[in-house]
Amino acid sequence: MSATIYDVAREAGVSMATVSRVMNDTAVVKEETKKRVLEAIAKLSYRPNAIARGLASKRTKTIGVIVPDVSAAFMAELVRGIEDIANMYHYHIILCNSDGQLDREKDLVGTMWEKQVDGLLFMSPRLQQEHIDTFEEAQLPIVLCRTDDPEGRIPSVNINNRQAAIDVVDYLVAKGCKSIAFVGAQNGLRTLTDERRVGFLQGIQRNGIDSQLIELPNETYATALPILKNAFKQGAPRAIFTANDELAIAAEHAAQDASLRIPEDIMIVGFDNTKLTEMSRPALTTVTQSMYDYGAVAMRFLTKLLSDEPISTYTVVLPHQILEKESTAPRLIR
Amino acid sequence: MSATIYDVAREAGVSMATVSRVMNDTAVVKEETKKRVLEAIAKLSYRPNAIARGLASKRTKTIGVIVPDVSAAFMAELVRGIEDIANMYHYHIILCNSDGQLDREKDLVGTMWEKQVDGLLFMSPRLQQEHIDTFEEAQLPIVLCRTDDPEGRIPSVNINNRQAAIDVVDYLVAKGCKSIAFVGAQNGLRTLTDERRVGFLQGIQRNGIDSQLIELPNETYATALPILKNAFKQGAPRAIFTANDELAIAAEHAAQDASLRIPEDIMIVGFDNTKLTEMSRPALTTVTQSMYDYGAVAMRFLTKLLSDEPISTYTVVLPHQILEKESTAPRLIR
DNA sequence: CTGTTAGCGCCTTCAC
DNA sequence: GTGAAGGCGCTAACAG
Repeated sequence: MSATIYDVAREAGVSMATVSRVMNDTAVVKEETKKRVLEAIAKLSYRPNAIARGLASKRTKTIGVIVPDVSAAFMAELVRGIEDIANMYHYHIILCNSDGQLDREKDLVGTMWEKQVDGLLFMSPRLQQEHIDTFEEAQLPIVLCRTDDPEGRIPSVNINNRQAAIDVVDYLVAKGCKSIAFVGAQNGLRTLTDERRVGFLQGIQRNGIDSQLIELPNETYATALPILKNAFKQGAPRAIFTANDELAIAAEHAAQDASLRIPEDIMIVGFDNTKLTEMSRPALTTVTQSMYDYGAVAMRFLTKLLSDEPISTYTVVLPHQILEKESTAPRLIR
Repeated sequence: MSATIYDVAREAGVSMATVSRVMNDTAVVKEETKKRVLEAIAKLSYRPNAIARGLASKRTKTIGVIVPDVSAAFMAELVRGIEDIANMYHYHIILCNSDGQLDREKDLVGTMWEKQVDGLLFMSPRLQQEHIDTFEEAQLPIVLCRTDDPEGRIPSVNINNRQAAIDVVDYLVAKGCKSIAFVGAQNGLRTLTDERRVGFLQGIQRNGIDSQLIELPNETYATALPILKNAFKQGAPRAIFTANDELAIAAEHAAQDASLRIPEDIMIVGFDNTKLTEMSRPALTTVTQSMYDYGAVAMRFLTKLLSDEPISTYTVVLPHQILEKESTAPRLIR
């Protein structure tokens, strides 16, 4: 068993209260006794027990992070952003995967409450009323990240997915595309993809060009590839806009299999700006800022909430932009 | 403020000890009183405070996971494997990134101790004596994952990287390759890459063929690409074996830029079997089982340690295998 | 089967 | 500036 605050107090010849004070810098302690305490701490290599501290202070310095699936490339980057900022503010994160299942998400919020996390960072493909109810019940500071509450009841950091999709259409039209297909999963729920699809359709309508919707059962590379290959057999559109980068890579491969040149015959635009966009051939034009920044901003937002720093808005809308790479631009000389 | 165990006890007309008993199923309680307690719990929507429980029981049901960087694709998959199994055994994970820096790693072990984690899953590119010392000091059940302790002092789950590399050389030789290059970072420390390099060299020697070592300052796609392109200018080997999948993709692209056909002109073999291998063109031949399984096995191992289940060996060596895909085999018809 | 009683290790008023 | 004392919410003997 290791040293407790009492051991340190005895060693330093002071009371435990004083030890607590120097540990937490919570009141002025005479320089000399402070020194004695510090020496005792070092001598016993004392480490405060965070659990006991949590019980007494009701603050655990840990925040819960609920994501659908870390193993998705962009989620991992996002989590890294969260962790870096958390670390900067001396928080730790408990990471949970929900697979986007409502039951599990609700359960996790409860479990995180049990663990007495100081706050919650929540990501989900779609937010339903039940989520909101669960959040309210939990009475925890919560920030949604890359997850939209249309009513703006919950603090969130997000980009304007609809507008971003419109911008992509405009961008492709400016590039001379007269027909554009949108690729994403259709599941009847309000998802990020739906937001993007809506924007896409708005953009199409505004520009008065041809469009096509390619619906997927899910948004993975493996699922998308055969479906896209098949779609291209009956004539490919001039451009493809996918709901995320992974799908865009599937589109690239499907196009290549159909002997279509990128970007000469078909342009491709992804979404999320993950590392994948740099590791694909041709490099992928994509939308928005890095997932890392996304997570970082969300975590910073939460720390503000937790320390009662003034907040200007509870619905942070991150700027988005289109990063032009090879899949829509003349090939660079290699 | 939410309900405590006292509130439930009062509501059910029993003592808090009984409530605790039904919560933890730690002793037989009469069916009827149990029912009353359960009703009280439901009525007050009582949730036990895990922190208080942790303080009293000295077990927090959380384990610390220290990784170099979750945002690396394979690490994310590995972490997912860990989390799934952790969840299965009702553990939660605190995830920390160390960037492979010794100081930070040591510090994190200490902080995890403060948080009273029940155990630690530790990943690092290289293990030094200082790590061992830190672990011993912490007195925590620890399992190394994808990290080797050559002396076998710390429980670990790993593959035989050296043998795997030998197997790759044999495999490529059987394919008719007379010259093979190894690509990886050289940093003077004992790393996974070094293990693989050693195996590579042994294989080369045994087969008596030509070899080349291409040393990188780090193991990222962006770093590798230009270096490999340059290397290929002065004549490419018949095969490339890289320390990980990401580098293998760089090799593919470098080869393609040099107008080399894969696998006709040059074969490429990666390492780790990440999702990337399926998302590359040509699909990448790679070594070992999935990172997900890796994490899952390691976590399961830790749960055994934590529950004193019998353990046959403290050094779990996972079987490895070569998964042949397009980068070393005739192209499949698409 | 159930209740009583100590703590777990620390924070936090209060007095001094 | 420092000490004493009372919790935080729960588990775990120990009685009954």
